[in-house]
Formats: sequence, structure tokens, C-alpha cells
Amino acid sequence: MIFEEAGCSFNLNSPKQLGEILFNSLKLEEKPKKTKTGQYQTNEQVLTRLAVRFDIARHILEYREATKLKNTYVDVLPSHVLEKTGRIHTTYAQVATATGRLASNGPNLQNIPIRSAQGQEIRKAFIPRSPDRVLLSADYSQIELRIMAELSGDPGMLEAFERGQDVHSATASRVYGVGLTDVSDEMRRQAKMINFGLMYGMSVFGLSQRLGIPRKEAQEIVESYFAQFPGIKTYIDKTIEFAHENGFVETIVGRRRYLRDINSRNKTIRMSMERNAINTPIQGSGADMIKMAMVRIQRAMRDAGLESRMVLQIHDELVFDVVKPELGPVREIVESNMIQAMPMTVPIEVDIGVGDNWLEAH
DNA sequence: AATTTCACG
DNA sequence: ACGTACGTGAAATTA
Repeated sequence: MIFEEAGCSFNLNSPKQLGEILFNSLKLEEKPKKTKTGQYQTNEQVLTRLAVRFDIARHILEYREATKLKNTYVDVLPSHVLEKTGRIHTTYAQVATATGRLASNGPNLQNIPIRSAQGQEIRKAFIPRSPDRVLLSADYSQIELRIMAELSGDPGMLEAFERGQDVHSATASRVYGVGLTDVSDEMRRQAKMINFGLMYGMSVFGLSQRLGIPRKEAQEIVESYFAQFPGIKTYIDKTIEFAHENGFVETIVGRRRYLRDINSRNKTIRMSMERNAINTPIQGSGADMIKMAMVRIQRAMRDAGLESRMVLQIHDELVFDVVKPELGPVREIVESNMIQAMPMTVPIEVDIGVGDNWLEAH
């Protein structure tokens, strides 16, 4: 099908060949974006934009999704089943990431699909070790935004969490000056983009690109945001200043990440380090919190003599293989220790689900 | 070994 | 004028 549309056959797994077909032979774009090595970009963002007008782009996206899932998960995971246990065991690297998160490899169980319908079918394959058990998944709700609220002490952001509001809707309500119930889906989508973007050090230009709006409009949105949440602006400015003066930033409990190039004369490098400075206390504090929770939970489960086991950590989520009669005590131990892992001013919420597979538990 | 892409938080 | 959102691991292709 794709080769018919292309007018010839080629290696569909080769971004290089695909780019030449799309942009040299078919000329689907006037001035295609190139990678730093001069090849045409053919990533999802590019193909999605083309897919509005060209069926071939849509078909390539479908091919990419299917082959990604097959090659990375369906064909590979069975080979990781250990003979001794009959189960898959990952290895967690405790000193691998720059921010203090864990990393998972051999296989990576921190990137099991969930977003697409086909991906969800893969997640369903993760089940308890025996029929007398269920999987319990506990994840921190909006943990990084809560940490940003904590670090910044911004009254508006704290208030949204204290009132138990949907933080993106609450943000949209303030930024666009409408009632909480009058927030449209589009307004919430934009507010969500800003909330996440700011935690990553996104620029006005970056926001305009992602929202598909002119820079000027993005600038106005950001100005309105900082007028409503001045503490966030102060946090960003103070954190960058601290990093320039000290050469490191730190999490809530004082763990540091050194940023050797924070004072680089190269603007690109320096700005990259400034984004690291903004994000690391947020992502790193979340990593500290869940690690402290894991230690407390493990201890509590052992002390209670439970047979249920903590089996996975996925950054803001813990998964447990639970013997059914232990569901009550496990739920209580997990929830209370995740919430109390680190002393916080902002309320911490944990969502817990139970099911016969990982998808259901979510 | 480097590049590109894409799965996840 | 430039470059433009953080953190990972893995697969396939290219060099």
C-alpha cells in the first residue's frame, strides 16, 4: 500500500530513504525540516502534519506504531522470562540518571505502552504471579506540579491543590479569566501545556510552536500566567540565579545536581543548563519522595509479615503483586506511606487501582 | 559508534 | 542571528 503510494519500494524502516521519497520524489513539503546531519525529519510530529493531506503519511504512522510495539515489546519480552521464576525481571539502576530517578533496563519496564489502543493490549499481558493475587497500582496525582507549588509557595497554585481542584482547569480559569465551570477543553489543553512546559523551562517560542499560535499570543498567555501565579515566576528566576552563583541546584531534601556549564559563554549550552536548573529540583524531589516511600512501604510490609510484594516502580507509580486477603492492609500501608514519605505543605494525593492485569489496575 | 525514532513518566 | 520543554532505554539504520 505504502509502496504503491510512493511509486516504488524501499526500506520503510529507513528514515533516510523515507525522507527522500516523501520530500524529493513526492515533494509533499516545500521546505522540509532537516535533522542536524542534513537528513529530512520524518518523525511523528512531521508525519502527523502531513497526514491531514496525504494518506501515505497516515499509513506510515500506522506502520510505525505497529512495528514499534512488535519489535520492542511483543517479540522481545517473552525472551526475558527467567526460567527459574517464570517471570520477567528488570534491573533498576540506582545511580544512572542526572535527577535521581531510577532507570530500568534489561528489559526496561518503565516504558511499557499504555497510550494507544494497541499499546493497552500489551499492558494487559502483565498479570499477577498466581490466580490468588491481583495487581495494585498506586500513583502520585500531579506530583511534579504539587512539588512546583511547594517549591514556589505560590498562593494560587497552592490554593488549587488545597481545594482539590483539577489544577489544569484551575490554571485555565485564572489565565483566561473565566469561571472554573466555563473552562473549555481547548483552554484546559493550553493551560496543561503551560504548566508542564514551565516545569521544563520552555520558552515563549516553544509554547507558540506547541500550541500552534503566534509568538505574540503565546507571550500574552505567559504574561497572564505569571500575573496570576507570581510565585512561579519568582521560583524560576531565583533558581536560575542560585544555580549561576553556586554551580548546583538541590531537591527539597538537599540532594544536589551540579551544573558545570551553567555559566558557559555559549548561549545554547547556558540556556540548556538553566532549563536543567528549573526542572531538576522538581523531578528530583519527586524521585526522592517515591524512594523514601518505597523504603517505608517495604519495611512496613515486612514488619506486618505480608506475602504481597512490591514489584515495579515507574517514577510516580508503584505496582504491587497482592495476595487477595491482604488487599486491605496493603492498600493502607501503600497509601499512607506514599503520602507521608516527605513532609510537605501542599496536600499529596495518591490514586490506587486494583485489577487482574496492569491495565485494569490503572 | 552515532543517528533517528519512539515507548514511558 | 541563534535556538528554543525535562528525564530515561531500546530498536533499526547508517557511517
